[in-house]
Amino acid sequence: MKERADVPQGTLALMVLKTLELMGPMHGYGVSRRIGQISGDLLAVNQGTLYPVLLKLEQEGAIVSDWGVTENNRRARFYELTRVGRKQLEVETRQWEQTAALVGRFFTVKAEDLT
Amino acid sequence: MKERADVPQGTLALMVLKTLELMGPMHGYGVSRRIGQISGDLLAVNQGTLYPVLLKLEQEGAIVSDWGVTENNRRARFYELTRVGRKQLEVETRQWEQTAALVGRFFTVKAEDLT
DNA sequence: CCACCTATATCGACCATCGATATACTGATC
DNA sequence: GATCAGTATATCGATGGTCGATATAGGTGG
Repeated sequence: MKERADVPQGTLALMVLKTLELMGPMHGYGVSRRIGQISGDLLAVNQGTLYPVLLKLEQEGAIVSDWGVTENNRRARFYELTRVGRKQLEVETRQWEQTAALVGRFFTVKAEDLT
Repeated sequence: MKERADVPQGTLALMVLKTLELMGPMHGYGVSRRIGQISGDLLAVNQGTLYPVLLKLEQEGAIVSDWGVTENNRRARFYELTRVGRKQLEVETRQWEQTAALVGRFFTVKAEDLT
């Protein structure tokens, strides 16, 4: 029973958008499985987090949804990236990279570099 | 008037611990300036965030503090890493690296890699 | 003496995420 | 044909980290 970590703060919307970009239109449950899979089963998305995020992204206009039927013949809501969503994905990607670079700087900086 | 970004969620404790490791014992105000400096003046630490974090770290035993006088002859509380704090720094560093690797995977993965 | 910088501190608010809980339908197993 | 596991959506209260505003006080330089 391996324990899977929580999603790091502030990265879930980014991962959802990226997953939709990668895979095309998907339903929420599928997105959460994909995220688990891409992470090498290292993280699990809480359902109580996922659906509010999808709702919020839709309200922002980043994604649109409509009801459909899965390959398993189950009713599900399919989400698709909009042009706004692609733009937002770009922005959030850049922000993440800056954040990562910033934190990384703390690991490489030496005391002598600082006055 | 350049605007500085907020500290990314979940990274402040790590940056505080790392700064104390780098610089040795420091007071809170100094820590916040260092963080700003190391980030290339790209981020600013909110005082209303910093002191609660220091308090929490002290309660966890990661740091200890005592009152002293700065080189400017001002009263200040100096914080120092404990052995527990060094351990915690190691753990949080590893966690951050894993997080960064995980998020990074979303940018390199291709649809064909996924079944 | 006044303005600015240093320095610590608290408070309410906000927002992302968690954990628990509920519902319903499908396919497989006994 | 009953039961169970897996699929799928959804809501709710709680938690935790950070923000923004606010308060206090002492030292330094103009």
